[in-house]
Amino acid sequence: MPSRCFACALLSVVKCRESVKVIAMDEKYFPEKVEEKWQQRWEESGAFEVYVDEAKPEFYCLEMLPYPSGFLHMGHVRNYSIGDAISWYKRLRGFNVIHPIGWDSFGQPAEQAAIKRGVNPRDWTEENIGHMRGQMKRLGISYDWRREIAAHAPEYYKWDQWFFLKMYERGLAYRKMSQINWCPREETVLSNEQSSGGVCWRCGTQVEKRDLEQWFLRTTRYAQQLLDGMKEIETGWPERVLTMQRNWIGRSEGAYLDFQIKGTEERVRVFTTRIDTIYGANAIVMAAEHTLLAKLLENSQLKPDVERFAEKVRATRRRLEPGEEEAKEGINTGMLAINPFSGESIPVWIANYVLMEYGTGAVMSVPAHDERDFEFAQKYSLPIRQVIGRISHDQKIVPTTEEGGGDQSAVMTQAFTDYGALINSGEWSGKLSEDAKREMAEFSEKNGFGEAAVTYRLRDWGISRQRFWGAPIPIVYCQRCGIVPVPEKDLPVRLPERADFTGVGQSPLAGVSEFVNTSCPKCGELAKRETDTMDTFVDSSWYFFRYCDPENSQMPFSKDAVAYWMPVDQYIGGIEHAVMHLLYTRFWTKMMRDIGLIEFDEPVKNLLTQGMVTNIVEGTGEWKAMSKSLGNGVDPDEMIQAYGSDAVRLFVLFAAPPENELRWSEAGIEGAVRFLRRVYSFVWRWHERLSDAMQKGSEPSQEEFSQPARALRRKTHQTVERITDDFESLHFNTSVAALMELSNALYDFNAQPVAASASDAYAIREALESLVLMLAPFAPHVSEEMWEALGHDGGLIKGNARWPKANPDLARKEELEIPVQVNGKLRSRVLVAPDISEEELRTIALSDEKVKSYTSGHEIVKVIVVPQRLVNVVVK
RNA sequence: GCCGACGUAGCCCAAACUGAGGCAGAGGCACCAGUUUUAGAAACUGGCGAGUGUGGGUUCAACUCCCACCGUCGGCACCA
Repeated sequence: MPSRCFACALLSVVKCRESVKVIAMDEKYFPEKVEEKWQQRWEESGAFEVYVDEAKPEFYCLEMLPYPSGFLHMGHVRNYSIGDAISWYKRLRGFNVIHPIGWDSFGQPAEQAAIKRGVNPRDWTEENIGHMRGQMKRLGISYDWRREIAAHAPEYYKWDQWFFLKMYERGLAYRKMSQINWCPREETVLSNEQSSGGVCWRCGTQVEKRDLEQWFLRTTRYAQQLLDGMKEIETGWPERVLTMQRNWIGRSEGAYLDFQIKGTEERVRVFTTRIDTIYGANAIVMAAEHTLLAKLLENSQLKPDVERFAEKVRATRRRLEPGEEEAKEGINTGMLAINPFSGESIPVWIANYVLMEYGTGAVMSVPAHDERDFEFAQKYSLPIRQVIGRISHDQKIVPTTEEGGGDQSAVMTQAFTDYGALINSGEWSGKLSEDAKREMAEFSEKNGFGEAAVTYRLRDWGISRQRFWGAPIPIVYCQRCGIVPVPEKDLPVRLPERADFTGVGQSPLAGVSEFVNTSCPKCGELAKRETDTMDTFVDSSWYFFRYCDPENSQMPFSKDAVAYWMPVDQYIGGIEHAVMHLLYTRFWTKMMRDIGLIEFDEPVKNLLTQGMVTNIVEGTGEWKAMSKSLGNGVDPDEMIQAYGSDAVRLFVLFAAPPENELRWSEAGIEGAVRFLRRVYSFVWRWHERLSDAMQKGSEPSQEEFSQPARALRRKTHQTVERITDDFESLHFNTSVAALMELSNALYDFNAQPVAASASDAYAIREALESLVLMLAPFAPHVSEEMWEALGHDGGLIKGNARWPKANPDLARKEELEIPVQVNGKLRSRVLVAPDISEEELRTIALSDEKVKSYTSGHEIVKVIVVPQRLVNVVVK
């Protein structure tokens, strides 16, 4: 389309004098000026504001929302540069792209600032947001700013509370006294996910166990669905994230079995994944915290000893270093349990290696086939009976006497944990483990002493936090009515303006009497509010749904808006959220589906986990993640000021594949600027001639192009193919390399703007416009500037610029260089037409002089011809 | 200890490790030389480089497949 001058409607923007300012382009590249100009243009034209439009395909590009700490760091810059590149690419491909941003603005640093410096958390937070928003705008990220949200806004956290009530109604939110993970440094509770490995996810402090009354969300109800749902996202998520989630959920198939305690009516239930080994059970081992213990010991003479031991175990467990393993210790309770399969009586022990939190808190000990039980049996000289035999030769050989059901403890040196065939197992002997597991579970169920069972490692999500700066849990405690949910119409339960931030003990809200004291929504009597607030991971579990409809005051979001935009097509963030945030948000999605808000199961189709940005630590030579304490941080603002946002972003995308660590290098940025400058000055040299050539719309015929012009066109179309592929697989670094190649090809093309033939100018314009368009996702400001200089009005977005299309015919090589090997060693190359037949290629290769010099005097045994690829001559 | 990922020029990274074995180099940084400059920087021009962590095997042919080992990183860690 030739463009017309706005002022005089002359077809050529170059010839019209009024329009000279439209295409005004500085001779030199001044990033600051270009970036300011286009940021302003974008804002004025609403370039990135999008609406539901059923006629257009939508694309949801999402970056993990930042915590407003006050300053962007390079990790943010990397995150947003990736997201912006994808957004621009999809827009140029004709998609209706939603690209929003917001703030994870509840959380403890704001409260820490309040404790330390007496500032109001809200003021602190909002000031930080203001500063960081400015930084993002200077980066020129293409957000639809009208959709910005902040977790600490009552209009937002109202809906956290609303969801809580919906879950409470459905029994998905509940309160219980439980042993929780307590971070002594932050003085608050942590969820299981947040205390993984026994340390606080944020400060690394070793967590303690405490008994506290807490609110939980029943994530375990969705354990199986969270597992099953992975099939749907398998292709779009990194394998290791799925593996981590799978491990975390920890599904385990096995069976429950009840062991009668001799002389009582009590039964102890165990969970086992190896019911096939039950004939080898030599004891029942219970956790020290087991609830049946007290009752069973009532009449036992050993009661004081056993209780003393149990208390000791509980005490040491509490102060155990993370990752540290205690030596196995146990005590015989003197009681006997009856093996429901064999009828045999076996002792009941208490031991420190059995955990109350997993399974049933009791296990059957089978030392011959379980390493832990083996170790335990060795220590206490318990008998060891082998009941599984080796069935294949690659299974490890464990020395045994291989006969009878006798004690093997003198012979076996380790447990045999593989599956095999049952031996010494009564009527079950001879069966394979796999079959026995199924059949024995069925048998136990039929006879009323057990059943097949599945357990999960996943625990319910504890969301109570003893904190001020979070969404209040909308619950009231009434003397008369008990736990009463706040009615929906009274939401939000607002945080008070101020509170005393002592930094110790209970939530600061407990000290704000006008907050705590309220009336019961049911009976109207005086009542007290819940003073804990919600884990901030609640806010981030559904924020990207809210972006679709951020102003809605009736509902968290409209079903229609979400149905159009969601699920997220591309999510980009750090690997550190692989389990916590990404598991919670999947849970939340399934919950929202079940309350009828949405109709899909998985919130995120494709996930990209970006690598860290590292910098050398002065004096050590080590590359570490940028941080204040190490003094190796780099301020994005300084970089933008020195090199421009475009160069910073280009470098960040070019320096490494997105999943890899990115090593910061100032020299690398300089390289990026140099490249932009090269492209820019090329456009400068040619823009008058090329925007003039716009009048000549039609493509010259193939014969009109010179040989070099055809080569340039080939390069152009090949590059378009490559970069389009790279984008689909998110290989930004190789895209940039390809752009540099194309730019080099342009420089190598020998033509002068004034003297160039029409066909040469056409080839150059094609190459240059493609280059500029494909550069836009990496360096949008300067690309806009160059696009305009090449004679296009309205900007890339509002002017409806489209990603270039590759013509495969033009991209195809006219000649192929085929390597010829002799005995696998490269000896020559021959030039042939791409469509050459196998037979011809073979003949040409064999008659090649260099090849001949290696084959003469030898017998040709074989000639391998790989069409389009190579020829290998095998000689003797 | 268990599970997973990864090892290519001085460095970051390519080459279909993706369902398929087929010329190890696209690009950048650094380095060297030249042009320009009072000098430096910048810019431009031209150069420099590894046989793919190690050792075996399969094959006409292995970065690619198989086996063993070494190293780095990450996750889990008494989960029955």
